Amino acid sequence: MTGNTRFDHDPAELGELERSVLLLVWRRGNLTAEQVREELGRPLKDSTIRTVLRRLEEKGYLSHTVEDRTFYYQPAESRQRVAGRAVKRIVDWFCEGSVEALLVGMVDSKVLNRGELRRLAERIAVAQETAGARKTARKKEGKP
Amino acid sequence: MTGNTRFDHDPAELGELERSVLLLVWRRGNLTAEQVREELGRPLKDSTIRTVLRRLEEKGYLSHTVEDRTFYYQPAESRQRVAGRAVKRIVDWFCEGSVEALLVGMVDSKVLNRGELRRLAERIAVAQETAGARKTARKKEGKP
DNA sequence: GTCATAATGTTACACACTGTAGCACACAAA
DNA sequence: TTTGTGTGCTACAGTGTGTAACATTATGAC
Repeated sequence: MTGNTRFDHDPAELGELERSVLLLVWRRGNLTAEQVREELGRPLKDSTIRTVLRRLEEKGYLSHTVEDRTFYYQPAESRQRVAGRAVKRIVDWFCEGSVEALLVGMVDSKVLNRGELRRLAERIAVAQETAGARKTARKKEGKP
Repeated sequence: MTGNTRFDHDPAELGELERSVLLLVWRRGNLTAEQVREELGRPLKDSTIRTVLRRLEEKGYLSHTVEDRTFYYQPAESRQRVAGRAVKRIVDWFCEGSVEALLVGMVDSKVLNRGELRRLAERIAVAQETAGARKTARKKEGKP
């Protein structure tokens, strides 16, 4: 089966601290709880950080490896994939599945202005090539 | 000032029932609590519906007018605008503000396939014209 | 072998939000 | 003045997040 069903948490429902931690791991990758705590720059106990990391792993956003009894956390999915899923939900809920309607809405609510929209249209082709290239590359090295 | 700051709730954080009710009002517009209750087709007390409607109004999604002591609820913002803002959050949180990155992510996470992406690129121009036309039309009849 | 140290495991609790609803109150019609 | 029909107010259980204390285990020094 291909249906990667194990993951169906909505990233928009993450708490603020969870989001911060997740972003940090996405940015730096392979962090210990202690490192996360330091980098976060907030006065939190390490047990707090560890709880958050564990919950993020339970929800499927992170995974960890163990080295010398120490947990190293890595992202389980790319930021962009997660974002893509999050947007899909929004499109399904609020735009009846139409991505175009969404883009119109983004212009409407000033998320995008018309100029950006046009540039976006021009660059989509490029993004496409890039995505295609990456996919091909991954295939070549046998890493799905 | 232009900054419509009164509204900063994240629509992705709405509960399921809230979402259903909001969608209903978006679809039908100008509904009473009782009408919502009927259309919803779920065995809920009217006080439940009224609570949800009130909360949606507090959050800024709905407004109401009174006619003969009866509340009629209307959307306070279009579906698409709300969706647009929701997506903006996601882009800010997970894509560091890059809508392009988001689109790549959407292809990556299979929200869009490449074909759709290309068609989308083609149609963005159209959406643009349409949005422009609508904006112009609204201006002409003095309705911002 | 015991002790200190550094990890993780387990459990808890307050707070906020959502689903759900009961009950009191007001006003219009009969 | 009674009876609907609507709204106003309040409540409560369940769940999720932020936050943390305390227990347990493994490792290396002595």
